[in-house]
Amino acid sequence: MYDLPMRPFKHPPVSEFVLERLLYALSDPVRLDIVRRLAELGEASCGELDGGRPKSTMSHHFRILRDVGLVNTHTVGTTHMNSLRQDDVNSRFPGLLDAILVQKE
Amino acid sequence: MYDLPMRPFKHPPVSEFVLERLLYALSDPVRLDIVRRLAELGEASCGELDGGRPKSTMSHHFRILRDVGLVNTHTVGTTHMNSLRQDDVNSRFPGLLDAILVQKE
DNA sequence: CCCATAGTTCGAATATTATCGAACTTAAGT
DNA sequence: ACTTAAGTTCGATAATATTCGAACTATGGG
Repeated sequence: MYDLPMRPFKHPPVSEFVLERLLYALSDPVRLDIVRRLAELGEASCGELDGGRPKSTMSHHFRILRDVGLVNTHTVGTTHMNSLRQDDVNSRFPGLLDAILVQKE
Repeated sequence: MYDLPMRPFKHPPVSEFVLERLLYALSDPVRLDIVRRLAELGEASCGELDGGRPKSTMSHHFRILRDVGLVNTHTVGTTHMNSLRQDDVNSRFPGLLDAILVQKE
């Protein structure tokens, strides 16, 4: 009935995670880098993780990471805080993220 | 100096494996299916794994799997026998293949 | 030698994707 | 209100990929 105030982002439930789409999302260097740095930092805004890339480009990659279930985004003031959905991914694909994140580079 | 007799396939050494490319190769449903069935069967010819798809399509996917280091192909008569380079992949990316292959589907 | 079999290679059509500028939206600050 | 900051959305372009038919390349058999 009612929309909650400002819900720009839809995050899929774990039951809708699709392995192929996760793998695809992680196969892009920019996105893999985002995931790695989120794993280090715990959370970060979009702007903190652009490597000088345009906002529109980053927004695109964050959307893909959200859509496949890898990243959670919540709004804090005017910034979007992103974090890895590590527990969710682990529960659905045990060991997958760990196997990827142990790689230094 | 000399070419070995008939070496159509080049398989990359483990040191040249690239995580992003592995993930990309595995993100295609056709290729992921090939990898899963090779894991079950141990080895299989190209023809055994086409699901009615044209040979040229399958050849394309096998080439990608070979190029990234996931699959080894050796010629036996007129057929090409394929197998997973599981030990090689495990040595470079421990746990990755397991995390993917435990998924039923 | 001819022929069938198993794949590869080539070429072209189609579809997806990545990238980025420009315009827009929302939230804060002054 | 005006302005800035942080992202998103839209649109276009360029690069990549997938698919598949057709022609080609062995290899093995009769």
